[in-house]
Amino acid sequence: MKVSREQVALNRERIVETAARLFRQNGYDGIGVADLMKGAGLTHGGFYGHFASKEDLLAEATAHALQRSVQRWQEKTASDPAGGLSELATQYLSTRHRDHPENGCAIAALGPDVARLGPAVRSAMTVGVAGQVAVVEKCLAGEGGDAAAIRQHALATYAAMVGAMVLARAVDDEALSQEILAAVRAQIPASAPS
Amino acid sequence: MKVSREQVALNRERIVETAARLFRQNGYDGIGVADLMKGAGLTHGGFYGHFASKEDLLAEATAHALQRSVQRWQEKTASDPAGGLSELATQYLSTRHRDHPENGCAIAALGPDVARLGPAVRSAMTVGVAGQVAVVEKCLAGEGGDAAAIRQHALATYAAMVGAMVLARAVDDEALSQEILAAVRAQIPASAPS
DNA sequence: ATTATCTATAGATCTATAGATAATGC
DNA sequence: ATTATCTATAGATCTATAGATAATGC
Repeated sequence: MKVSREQVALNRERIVETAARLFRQNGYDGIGVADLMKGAGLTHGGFYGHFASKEDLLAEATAHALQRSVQRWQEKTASDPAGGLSELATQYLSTRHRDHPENGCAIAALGPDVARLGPAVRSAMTVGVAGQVAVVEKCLAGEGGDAAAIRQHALATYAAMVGAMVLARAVDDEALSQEILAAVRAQIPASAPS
Repeated sequence: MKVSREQVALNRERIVETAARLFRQNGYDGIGVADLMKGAGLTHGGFYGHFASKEDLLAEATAHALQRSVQRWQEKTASDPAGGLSELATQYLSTRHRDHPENGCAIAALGPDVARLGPAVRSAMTVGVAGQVAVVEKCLAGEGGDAAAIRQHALATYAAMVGAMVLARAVDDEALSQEILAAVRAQIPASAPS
């Protein structure tokens, strides 16, 4: 049942993408290796030819998901930083994002899990977070103030977005959930209505 | 091995308190019923005399932890709302809180887990979040502005605190972690230095 | 011949339950 | 007699590995 060198690379990529989706949906402990492989259309035993461990896969999946996200954020804000940030925040703080963690922000879906795991996973998360913060920082550069104040503002803004998503998902009250998202959206400079 | 009626109540309370600590430390799926009971000094099989299920225990543990937290927040801010908020934020955004999730904020430690669980757990979390937000709202009432603006400010502030803690714990870079905590602390009105 | 994936399984968990035990409280 | 906790276990998971299979790539 050997497959071509090319197919091996495709299979590996599909495992990573499937894992990025299923980990965000179910949490790290909420999905097993067998189901991850089934999701990628492969069998359980083949897993350990691609990855050293389940945690190793989460590190790759986290890096993959965040890298794509940072790239989208960069593209969205490249031409119009201030307007781009507003658009980005509106999308991040939407009920669509809230209701689809499997395609959403990795830190909002897996933050506490990552905090308990090893250096490979945490390092991947750190690179991603730094990347997202850098985009927000660049967008806020036009707001005036010195570099330190801008960076501080960017960090606080990013933290508010992540916290709002964690809260909006955990809370069992649709009105409160939407109120949280809207409150943070209103604090972003020149933020568009949802 | 029957124990007195009084001892039963004490045992139950000890299970809830142990669970509140161990769930925050290890995540919902990261600790089993056997170890929770061992932590409370009891055996595995006795669990189901006290609770219908593991999830039922998390609902109680969440309610318990948040109720205590809300009460402490209320006491801390009762006499001096503005100064109390500053003190409260400084404690929340400390490295001590970051490094001890087992005694800390339930939403920062268990948010994504709760989002995936049933109505009993999510309802307990909702009550707790609403309580914390209400305290912040009361503290910000003196800042001026209409009630809607104050509430919006309180929700955004609370979200930033929660997000900062999730980020500070997940990130593998001590400098960045502290920078995130400090950035949010700096945004709280009249915030004291850590 | 090499090797990616397969089937099968070891060994360790997990939640939940059944029935035994022994001390309380009528 | 009642009942809270105990021991023991059912049945279902989990991660990781061993060895078989079969198609690629030399």
